[in-house]
This record gives sequence, C-alpha cells and structure tokens, in this order.
Amino acid sequence: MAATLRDVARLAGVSTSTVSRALSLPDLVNPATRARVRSAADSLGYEPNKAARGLITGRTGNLGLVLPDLGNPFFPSVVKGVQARARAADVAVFVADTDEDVAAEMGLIRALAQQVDGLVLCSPRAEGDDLKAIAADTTVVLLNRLVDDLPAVVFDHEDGMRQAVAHLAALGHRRIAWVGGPAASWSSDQRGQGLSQASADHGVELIEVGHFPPHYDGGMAAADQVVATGATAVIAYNDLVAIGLLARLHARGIAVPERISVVGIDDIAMAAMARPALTTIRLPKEQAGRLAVELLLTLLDSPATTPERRTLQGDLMVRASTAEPPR
Amino acid sequence: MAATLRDVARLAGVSTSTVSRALSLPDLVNPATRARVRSAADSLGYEPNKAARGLITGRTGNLGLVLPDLGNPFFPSVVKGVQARARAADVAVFVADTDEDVAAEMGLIRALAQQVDGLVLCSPRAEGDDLKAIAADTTVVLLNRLVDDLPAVVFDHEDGMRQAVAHLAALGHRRIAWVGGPAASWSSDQRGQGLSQASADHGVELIEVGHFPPHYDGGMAAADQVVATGATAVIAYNDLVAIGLLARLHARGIAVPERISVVGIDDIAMAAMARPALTTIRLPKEQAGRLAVELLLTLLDSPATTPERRTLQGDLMVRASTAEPPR
DNA sequence: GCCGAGTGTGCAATCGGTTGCAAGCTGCTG
DNA sequence: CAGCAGCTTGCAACCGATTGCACACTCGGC
Repeated sequence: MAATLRDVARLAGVSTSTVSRALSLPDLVNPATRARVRSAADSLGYEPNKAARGLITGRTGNLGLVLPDLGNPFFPSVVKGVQARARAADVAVFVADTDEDVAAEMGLIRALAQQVDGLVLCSPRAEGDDLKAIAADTTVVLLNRLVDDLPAVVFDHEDGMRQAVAHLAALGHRRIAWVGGPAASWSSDQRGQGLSQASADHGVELIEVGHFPPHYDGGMAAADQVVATGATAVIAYNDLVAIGLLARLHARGIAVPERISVVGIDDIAMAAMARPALTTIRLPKEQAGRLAVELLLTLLDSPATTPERRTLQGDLMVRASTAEPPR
Repeated sequence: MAATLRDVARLAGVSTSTVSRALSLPDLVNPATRARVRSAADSLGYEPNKAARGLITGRTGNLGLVLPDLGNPFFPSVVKGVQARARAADVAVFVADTDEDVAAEMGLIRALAQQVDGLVLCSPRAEGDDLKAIAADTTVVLLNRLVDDLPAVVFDHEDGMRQAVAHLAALGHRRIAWVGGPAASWSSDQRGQGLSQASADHGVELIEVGHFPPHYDGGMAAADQVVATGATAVIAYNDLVAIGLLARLHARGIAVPERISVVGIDDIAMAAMARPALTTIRLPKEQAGRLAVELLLTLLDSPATTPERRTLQGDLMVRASTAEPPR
C-alpha cells in the first residue's frame, strides 16, 4: 500500500541507497539527483518505514512511559508534558498504566523496554535493584523517584514540606498530622522525612498516621484517625487524599479550616475547585514530563553523558483550607 | 544485547526456521525438538523482536489511541479500558492527546497510523470525510463518534438525555437549560438533539445557552447565562462543566439544588466528590475502551467482517444536586 | 598525457524474524 | 523390496530500510 524506498528509487531512476542518502544525508548526493529524488518521494507520499529503519539502526523512534495510575490527575499532567516534548522530537509515546500493581509493573516495563529507545518511569514502585537491572540494558529516566545515580527528574519534596510547615507554623499550629501514601512510594518516604526535619526545625510536633492508598478513599479512611490525634492541621500525601479528608471532615461536621487546616500536595486542577479550595504545594508536573524526555533524548544522542539529575521546586499555593488553629 | 532467533537456534542445535515454528506454530514440529527449543528460548530469555516480525508479517502488534484531552478525567478512564483489553491481547498502545486542537488532530492520527495495526479514535473532532479517508487505509474504530458506517462504540445519548429529563420533569421542573460543549463535538450535538426530543415528549421547555469549552472554566462561564434564563434546572455537556456551574452558582450564593438543579454527564470520579454531590449520567467509559479494542482486534483478524457498531447505555445517578424546583 | 584527490553513485551485506519449497527420513502398503 | 505418503527439518528468499566499500568519473596539477 504505502510507497517504499524501492518505489521512489525506480521513479527517480536511481538506486535505493541513493534515495536513502538523498533523504537522510543530503550533503552526500549531487544537488540535481537530490532534487529528483525529493520530488519523486513527495509525489509518492513516501514515508520511511520505522520498523525497517529501526531494525538496522537499532533505534525505534519510540519511547515508553510507565506510571501507576492515570486515574490520579497528577499523572495525566505528566503525560501531557512528556507528549509535548516527544512530539517536538518526532517521537511517539507508548503509555502504560500499572494500576498501582507492583507485581505488574516490572512486567510492563520489560515488555515496553524492548520496543523503545528509552523509558520514562514515573513514580515507579519497584525495588531499586530491579530498576537498576532495567537501566542496565535500556536507557531509563526516572521521574519522581531516585535510585542511586540513575538519571532522574525529581521534585524537591524536602523544600516543599518546609514551605508547608513554615506556613502552618506561622499560622500558629503546633501539632501537625501527616497522612502518608503507599509504603512502596519513594515520594511518600521523602515527604515524610522532609516533614520530620521541617517540624523539628520549627519546633512543631509531627504525628504520622500511617500509610493510605493515594486517592480519595484513602483520605476518607484517614480522616478519623487524623481527628483522633488532636492535630490542628494535617498534611496529606497528595491532593486526592486531601480532598478525601475534606469530604470526611465535612461529613462529620468538622469545619475546615476553622477546626482543622488541610494541606495537599500536587495542585491538581481539582484542588482549586474543592470546597474549601485546597492549600497545596504546586508541583510543576508538565515541566517534569518535558524535562524527563529532554534528559532521555540527550542520553540517547550521547550515551557517554554522565547521567543527570534535575530537581524541580514546588510552590505553596495558599487557599482557603488553612487558617489559624482554634484557640 | 537481547537474544535473537539465531542464538536460540544455535543453543538448541536447530535452524532458525525450526525455532520460529516451534514457538509460533508448535504443531508443525516434533514434540522433542519443540521442548528443546522452548527450554533454550527460556534459558536465554528470548523475546521475538516486534519490529522484525512486523516487517515480514505486516503487523506491528501495536495500536494507537487518539483523544482530545487527558486533562478531562473522562479520557483517562477510556485509556484504562483500552489498555486493559490491549494488554490481554499482548498489544502495546500509543496514546496521543490532541489538546482539543482540531488542526493537530489529523496530523497525529496520520503519524500514528503508519506505525500501528489499528487506531481507536476517541471523540475525534475532525471532519467525517477526513476520518473516512484515514479509515480507507488503516483499520479504525471510533469511540463516541459516528461517521457513516465506520465501526464505532457509542453511548446512547438520546436515552441518557431521556433519563435526565424524565428525572427532572418528575421533580416538577418545566424549564430546563442546556449548556452545550464544543461546536465540533459530535456528542454535544447528539445530546442536544436527544434533549430536544425528550423535552418535547415531557412537555418541558428547553433553553440552549450555547457552546462552551468542555471543562471547569466552561461551566464557570456558562453559569450566569444559565441563571439569566430563569431555568430551574440545567443539564451540562459533561461533569466538568457541571462542576464549574456548581462553583459559580455557589460563589453567587445561588443554592443548589434549592434554587436550581444541576445534572452532569459522564460520572467522573469527581462528580461524587462535588458538593453537593452531582446527579449525573454514568457512562461506562472503561467498558467502551475495552469494547473498542475488542472490535478493532476482530476487524484485524478478519478484515472481511462487516463493520460493527456498539451502543452502550448510560445510567442516571441521582445524587444531591437535583431536587424539586423552588415554588 | 598521466596521476591523485575528491565527488557521486551503486552493490551487497545486514538487522531479526517468517514462510514457501524441497529434501531427508520413517513406516506402511502392495 | 520398491514406492509412496506423511512428518520434520533446513535452505533461502523476503520484508524495507541503512551503510561500508569499491568503482567510475571529473578536474586540476605537473
């Protein structure tokens, strides 16, 4: 159906090698021939077959993105960033959603690995060693996860938590609860550590109420435990959890922010729409996606490059869910 | 790096053709050899190279999904359905987000088309003729769009609107506003038509307040116009728009559902979390995604099959945003 | 008029599989 | 025991590109 190199060659009256060169290494061919080839290619609507090219060059021109759950709006934002940058480089993107299934994750990663030039692994839950194994034979960039010195794009969680605690401490809170995410989540870990540090610095008491699923229901489930701690403010693993907290607190008639302040992380679109509008740490999600692809492309072009790590800052968005603690 | 057919052949002491057959047409080879080949393949961790296979068979084992905006939670749900079914068939999925950009859409579709066996086009905004042109040389399944007799999975919008109107009419509403989506949206069109019909049947007055962007801000923008119509109930193009309406109405101090009832469409997760929880038409999004892939795979297996069309019913989810009109 | 450098092109191998065809072997029939 | 069918297996062509190498030709210098 589609025109092949041979068709173009025949039409232009040259060999296939000349056509190939005329199109990809124009300097090597005579301007006149080059023009003839080009017009032949145009008139046939020729597009090189990626599979065939990939076979010989070893480059597929594709890239893969693996993430835990598209149902969490954080991830679609990342996808958008990844796609934007990939498109600019004329690269197509495979997307795989693991459904937060740690077991399925490695399988999906491996399946994709052999079909792409490189992978962006967003918030992977797998063991560091497994990820290193993958990175050993595929170019990989981690996003929102750090494993030794694998190339990665991460958010400065420590700084983000410092901003959140500073904000709450300034309002007068002295007892803050932390609702953690999945136990296997690197970012939950980071945030927890950042919080301990920041709380200590501000002389604020931090109470960890444990690990919860990273979505609305997790927040619903955590709310009552949070209330039981007697904390006057709570920081949630992410916005979805924070919104779940909001819902359950509302249902119990506990006023936010009058009785308790709530802080989320991510700043998904829904955060601003929540009632009360959610105070949260805005993470540059799309930018992270773009940057991850950027790193990946650089690495692919010059594999010698030392793996790079980029850290992105988040910004505290103060909205209506935080206020002074009750007296 | 990765093991090839040749490596397996050498290890098993047979020719490459035998290996190929042992793995894909097991009946053709002697059970003993087959076992030897299999264990050799296993021990080498052999996985056939998709590009190479695709070159000769003409099948890539990949499929593409094009959709308008991952930022709208409706679409990630569809993606999940598509991936679930594709994964079961051991097929990888390219995902492309057009950012609601009609111009970019066709470009993306064409770029993907030459790299996949088939495409699922979800809510495409392109002209019917352009879509038919694509379908002429690629296997295509439409989702939430109908163009002549191209294979498609659609929702029964007419029925959904009937349920919504019946619900509102039963509550006593006599004047209903309709906030349409993008002008290029087939589903917006369908819903509008379904509404006219249903309103007529129920002797209810329908007021169309025009076309709005299919998200939160669209709803914010539409709210005041809705109020100005004097309607006691409003049906929005989708849940995102409905939630925008809710926000603006709240800001203006117009009580929902006391002063005005609000109905959404889709039943995205956010709908149940809204305050008040949103009455909406639940569309089986994941199922639609699965079904679209199902159709696509069938079509690919036997291109002779007459293109099929599947219609899925939505269900009215009555929540807190609808009530009797003010007296 | 010959040689060397430089340019432009084609030949053929290659990537990793699949598949039509033919050949070797076994075992059965007549 | 010849002959034939049926089962296994290997050879080699092929899919559509890329690329190292060699050949042909031009041009300038001596």
